[in-house]
Amino acid sequence: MNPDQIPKSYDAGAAEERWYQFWEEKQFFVARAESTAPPFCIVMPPPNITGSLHMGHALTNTLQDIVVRWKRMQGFNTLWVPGTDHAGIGTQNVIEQQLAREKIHRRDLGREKFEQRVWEWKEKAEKTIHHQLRKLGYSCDWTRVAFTMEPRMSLAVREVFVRLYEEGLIYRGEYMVNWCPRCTTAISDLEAQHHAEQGQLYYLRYPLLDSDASVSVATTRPETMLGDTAVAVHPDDERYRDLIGRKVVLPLLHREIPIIADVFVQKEFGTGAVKVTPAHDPNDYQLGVRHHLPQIQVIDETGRMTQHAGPYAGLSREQARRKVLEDLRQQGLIVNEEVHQLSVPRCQRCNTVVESLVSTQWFVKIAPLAKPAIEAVESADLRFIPSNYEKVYFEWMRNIHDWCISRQLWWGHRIPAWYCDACGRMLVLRTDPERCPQCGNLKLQQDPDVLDTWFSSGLWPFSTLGWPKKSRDLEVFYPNSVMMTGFDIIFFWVARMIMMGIHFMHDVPFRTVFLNGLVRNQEKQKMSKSKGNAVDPLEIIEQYGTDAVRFTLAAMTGAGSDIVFSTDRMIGYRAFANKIWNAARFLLINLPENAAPASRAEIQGLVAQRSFSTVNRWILHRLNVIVSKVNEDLEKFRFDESSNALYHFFWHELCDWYLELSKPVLGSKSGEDYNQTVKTMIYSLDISLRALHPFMPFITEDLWQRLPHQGQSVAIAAYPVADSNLENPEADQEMNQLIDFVTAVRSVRSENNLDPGRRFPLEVIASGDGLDLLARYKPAIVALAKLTEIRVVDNFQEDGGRLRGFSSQGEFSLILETAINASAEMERLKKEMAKLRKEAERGAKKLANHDFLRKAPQEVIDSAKIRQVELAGKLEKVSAELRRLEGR
RNA sequence: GGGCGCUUAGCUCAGUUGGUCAGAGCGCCUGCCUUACAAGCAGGAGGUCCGCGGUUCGAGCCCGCGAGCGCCCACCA
Repeated sequence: MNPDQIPKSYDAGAAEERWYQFWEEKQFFVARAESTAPPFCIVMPPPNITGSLHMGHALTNTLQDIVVRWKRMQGFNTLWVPGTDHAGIGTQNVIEQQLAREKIHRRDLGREKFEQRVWEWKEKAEKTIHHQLRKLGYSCDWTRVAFTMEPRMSLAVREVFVRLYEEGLIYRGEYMVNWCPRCTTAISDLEAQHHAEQGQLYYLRYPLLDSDASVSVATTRPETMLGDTAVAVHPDDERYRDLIGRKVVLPLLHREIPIIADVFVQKEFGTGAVKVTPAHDPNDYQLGVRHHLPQIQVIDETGRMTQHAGPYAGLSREQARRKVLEDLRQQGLIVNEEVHQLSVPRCQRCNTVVESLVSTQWFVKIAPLAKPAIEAVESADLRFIPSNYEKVYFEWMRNIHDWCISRQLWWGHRIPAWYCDACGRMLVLRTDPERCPQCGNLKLQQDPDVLDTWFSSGLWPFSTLGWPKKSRDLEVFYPNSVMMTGFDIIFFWVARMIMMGIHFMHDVPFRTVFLNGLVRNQEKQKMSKSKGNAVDPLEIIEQYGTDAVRFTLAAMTGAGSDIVFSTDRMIGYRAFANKIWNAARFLLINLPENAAPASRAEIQGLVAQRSFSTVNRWILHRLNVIVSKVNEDLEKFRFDESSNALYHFFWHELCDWYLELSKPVLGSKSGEDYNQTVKTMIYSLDISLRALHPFMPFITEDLWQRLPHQGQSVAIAAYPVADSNLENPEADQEMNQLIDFVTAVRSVRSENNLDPGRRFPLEVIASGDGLDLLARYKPAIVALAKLTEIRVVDNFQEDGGRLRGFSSQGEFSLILETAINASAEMERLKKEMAKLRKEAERGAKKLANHDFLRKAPQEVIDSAKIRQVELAGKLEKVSAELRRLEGR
């Protein structure tokens, strides 16, 4: 091929464009439930409704795509379940988040405008996401599934809700819940995020009834005192023993409240007496229930003070706090204030301080669901990778609280419960009822609440496959093979999928959970939009190309560690893409007209021929070692190991040595070795590209299509399997000796700053293996070490223009025309000697140790001895050369 | 308050069962535009493996203590 026909450097954008076109034409990634191939199914967390794709998504999605492509190439029947549950996987949260950001409330919009708004976001988001995923090199058609998901999901949600209700695992009741006054909805424990904040601890004085004495209580939330219905002390507390059963007068409101005793109170904290606000504190709520205290709600669902707050009614929580403090201070009822570190719960969506309120909500009794989910992980039915997340999982699951699933929001799956206006009966049903079965009343009101966004998400692994119907998909693809996601949603989503999956499908939802780390920026901070330090993956892709970005993400995904986003790495792997491009270019340029593809059978045939060169045998050997390593590593989700192995092989073995060694052969243009080498080279590149394909889909597909390849395949063909017939340790050893020798000569040249382009003659003293090596690879060594000729001699002539060097294969002497810089060379040799001596001393000490000789395994001792002999030989040669230089 | 994790070259990190494991990439230094590639080629310098003890013939690796950093969970005013 004419070199001008293929560009000199890799243009990522152009290759991507070619690929998109190709991809549009052939819809080749379609799962087939009917297939008899082994199934491989992966559930995918879809990007959210705002359509923003952050680096974390890019990471998870890239790793998923790598695994899916790899499995697909291996012949698995891959189903990649993508798409969106319009109410699930955080969608609800994102809507409220967005509204909070714009500082509007859904009530301001009204139902109609609100829904319109959401659909607008959704539509826009879907387009954006589609575009983004294509850019990322996604091999699944996201949109096709997205639009078919919703009805299935609703059906599944109802079925699950009704069944859990009938089993007594869902109940409705009045309890204290976390409440967000901005979103005006109940939220689950998980959604209330605790932050350490600096606050004040106020000591308030409550006067005793009919006495001049008083009791001091400590609080961080003075405004809640308006709702106090008791003061509690520890029953064993000497200080307060006499006061139990007496009453205090609540300041400001002048309400008489009792002093009660409860072991919950800690004698050591504050004053040892605590104010009790059953309507606004979870602990006080429990206390109130135990002691039958009245609940007085002084804060309403929007965070304002109720009429029970008397003169403070109508104020916001914050205003009320200031006013209460002011009034108390005026009346001399604040005894003390101190700075206090406290943990403040805030709403995950809008960061508003969460209020504790008593209200009627729906709950899932979670412990019975958690038990088998714990057992599944204990028995390794389901594994976490990295496994230390199992501890985190256990910790949470064993201390799990009932899950509040109702939300007073407008977006989500409606709770399938109806209330009869006439008789008050509650119905929980799969289908909308027409009349009350008890009294026949036609007026039934559906519960206005919707379900927690994670409720429907928890059904993902089976609802997407057609459940509750008995679908073929379900049969084939459940349990899914693997769940890949960031660890931040392990409780929100993963744990719930496991519980729901086991409960309804009687089997785990997936066998493996792979959790990737967080993406951090160069300052090691968590990348987040709110911090403004997020990097847009699309911009990065624009800059470096998808292949480089994907490869970087894979290469940096170690076992369970976070990723520090690094532009340097990106640049490095962009260079790698260019290297791949140019290696292929080299082959294409040197290929004879009408070169045929190299089949596996043909290669097997070549290997059987005696004339087949060791160099060719070697690269086939290495290729197979690498392929099996990559396969093993990907099986263990070691993306870093597999990508690095490929990188090193392609660049430093295939390009640096194989292609270089083959250049002289290609130059000959004909003959047996030529034909064999061309075949081997096509084959090596073919296999390398396939092995790289999951990581770098665009460039590999593009180049593979240009190379002679088998059949009319629509896409890069099957993933290579390791072929043990092609492995050849002898060839490997021989090549290592060659590489050793050439490197030794180059090292001497370079150390003495010889022009890399200049050629010099070389004399060598060698015997045995070394002699054999020289005989076989003379032309290769001459080419690679830039020599004019190699002469085998018995001893070297002594003159000023010689540089001596050593390799395991023999001693050599480079003949220069001019005198060498003897002092510099001596310096180098001295350094070398010091290093060798140090190692030899260490070894000698080891071998002199009787305990070592007695207790260490024989092979360890043997290798230490062999090493010692090698060192002695080397030392001898270096010191001889040093003496020679000194002697002149 | 509990739990988990991290500390290895200037930077970012590998190092799987304790014995050629002191490594990679980037950066740096030296010499080169050698006809696939300067997004390149060849060579090189760099480390008390956080500190202190212990186990062991032998310790980045196992154990204990300490220092620094990070994360998650938690209804104690």
